[in-house]
Amino acid sequence: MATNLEKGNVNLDEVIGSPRNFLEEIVEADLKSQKHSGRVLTRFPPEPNGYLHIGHAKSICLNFGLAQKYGGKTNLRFDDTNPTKEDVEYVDSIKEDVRWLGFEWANEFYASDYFEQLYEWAIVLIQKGLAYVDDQSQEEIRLTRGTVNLAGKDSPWRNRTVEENVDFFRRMRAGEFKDGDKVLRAKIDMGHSNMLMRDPILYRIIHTAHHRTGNKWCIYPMYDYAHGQSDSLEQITHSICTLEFDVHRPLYDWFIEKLEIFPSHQYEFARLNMTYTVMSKRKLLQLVQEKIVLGWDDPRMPTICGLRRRGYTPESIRAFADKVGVAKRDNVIDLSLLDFCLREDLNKRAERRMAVLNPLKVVITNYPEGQTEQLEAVNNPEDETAGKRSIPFGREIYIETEDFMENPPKKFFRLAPGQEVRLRYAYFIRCNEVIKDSAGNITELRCTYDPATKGGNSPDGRKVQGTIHWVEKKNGVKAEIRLLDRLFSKENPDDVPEGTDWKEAINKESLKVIEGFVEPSLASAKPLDKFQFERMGYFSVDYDSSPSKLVFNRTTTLKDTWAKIAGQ
RNA sequence: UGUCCUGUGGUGUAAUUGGCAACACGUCUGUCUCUGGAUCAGAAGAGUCUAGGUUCGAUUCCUAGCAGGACAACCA
Repeated sequence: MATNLEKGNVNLDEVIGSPRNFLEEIVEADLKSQKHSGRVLTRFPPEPNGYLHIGHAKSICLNFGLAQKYGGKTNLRFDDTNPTKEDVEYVDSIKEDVRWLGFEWANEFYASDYFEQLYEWAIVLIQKGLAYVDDQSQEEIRLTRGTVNLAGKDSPWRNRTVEENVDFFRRMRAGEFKDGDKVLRAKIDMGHSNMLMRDPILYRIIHTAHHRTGNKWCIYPMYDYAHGQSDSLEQITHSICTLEFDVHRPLYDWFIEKLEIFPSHQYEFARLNMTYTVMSKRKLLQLVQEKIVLGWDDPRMPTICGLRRRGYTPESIRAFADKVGVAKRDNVIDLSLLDFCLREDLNKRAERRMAVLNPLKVVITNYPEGQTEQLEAVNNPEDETAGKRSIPFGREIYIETEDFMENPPKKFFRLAPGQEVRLRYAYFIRCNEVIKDSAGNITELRCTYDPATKGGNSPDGRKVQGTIHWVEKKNGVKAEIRLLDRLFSKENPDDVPEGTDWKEAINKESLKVIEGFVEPSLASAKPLDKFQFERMGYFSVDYDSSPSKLVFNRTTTLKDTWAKIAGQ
């Protein structure tokens, strides 16, 4: 069944045939039936009232990805119908985040671009007897709407004449009334089983300047009235949104039918949820406002800018969006899947460096005093083209405190009294003496090295099980290291005991700031540069970092089999 | 006491539309290794919400239940 369709650089014959989810199925069916002459146009419609988070990333990847796959395009449209909540600050951050994720929109639109058209269509509805101006107060409207089990009551103003409605609506626009004095409502059915069809409000009066239209308008359309018509104006073929808008679809279709305009169609998918994470804008805002986190881009936030600062790559987030799939059932994704995607990406791309986070001084007693030498290290064993670098070695070095145990359990392959270990890219050393302070804390280790093992291999073929990382003391660079962990200690932060709220689940250990030493090649690292600190994890340079004070964020740890064994 | 959506391993998504449940993450073995990482090899884990029914055969169809979610802002 060749379709012989070609769109952009996409050969549809090759693409059609293996839909990966129900939306792709729908698109393919529409393509085959030539529903929109084979055209695919999606849109990503954020409200500029907050920062984008990983849940939006799923939607972005879905909307842009779907269009890309089938040779279509995607518009970015800001749903800016409520001037009391929206701001250009958010517009800019949203554009930055979408671009960072790797997508470019065909058109940048605003619902406010359509205010005039929307107004005219409202007049059309009034003239058709399908909308009326209601003088009831907000309270009265709420009370007469009924409940899910109880029909609402008709407004006393429901049967005004067309002329009267047109006149009042014009005067609403002209600014003759105060906020809340009047609204424009659709005339549908106050007894409808779907609450949204009970004469929904189309326009309300808000005497507030809009970030784009200024003071031109004092009436603003509601979401339901603006969104579908905006889709229609742009001739969106597939309007994809989350499940909670499912109940809005009858209204979406009602406007299109009554106005006889381009029939965009809405499809709903299940929004993303993740373990140990809250995703609602309200809660994220609360975290910021109550200074529980440092800001929207706090590296512990699930915001795009937070993930970016933490060190996640766009590639890893796209891979994640791809792996979580698209369906209609509620879901909670393991945070470990995001980490997997990150590691998979960075393992191939991030250069390796050595950094000691929790330093323990080691003196190599048989190494000549005052001498240093340069050793060669591989930048990335997964990628030969990453090349090599040299690192200084000397008589005094730091190793990780956890890499030494005075009384090691069996299977501890690291350093211990009398035990030999390999210093990565350097030498074998053996521990001879443990120095302690008066309190009994280990302050220093005295070791000897075997000069014949330079580079890490022994000419006599003797094996050492363990390899540990290190930083030479004199040339090592001090660095602040921020150990980030999940923001919540409960899988489901909302699942807390009666009488307490989700903030009880906040992980008080989610940020630990320590000072460590990194190898000198890191001194020139720039914000957002990413590295694997060998055996410790992936780290990214923070915005706060400067040549005089390096700051790294731990994006995620490496898998740690030993920690698992030791923990048992 | 309503309407709509959804129920498949621990998690998420599949199953050529009726052909005897697959993939990924996670978990557990083992291999290899100058990262206890990566790699490689393998294993366990669901009989598809329940009960009936149709059929040679049901995750797919029918009926009745049950469970979870959404909806009662002049928010989006």
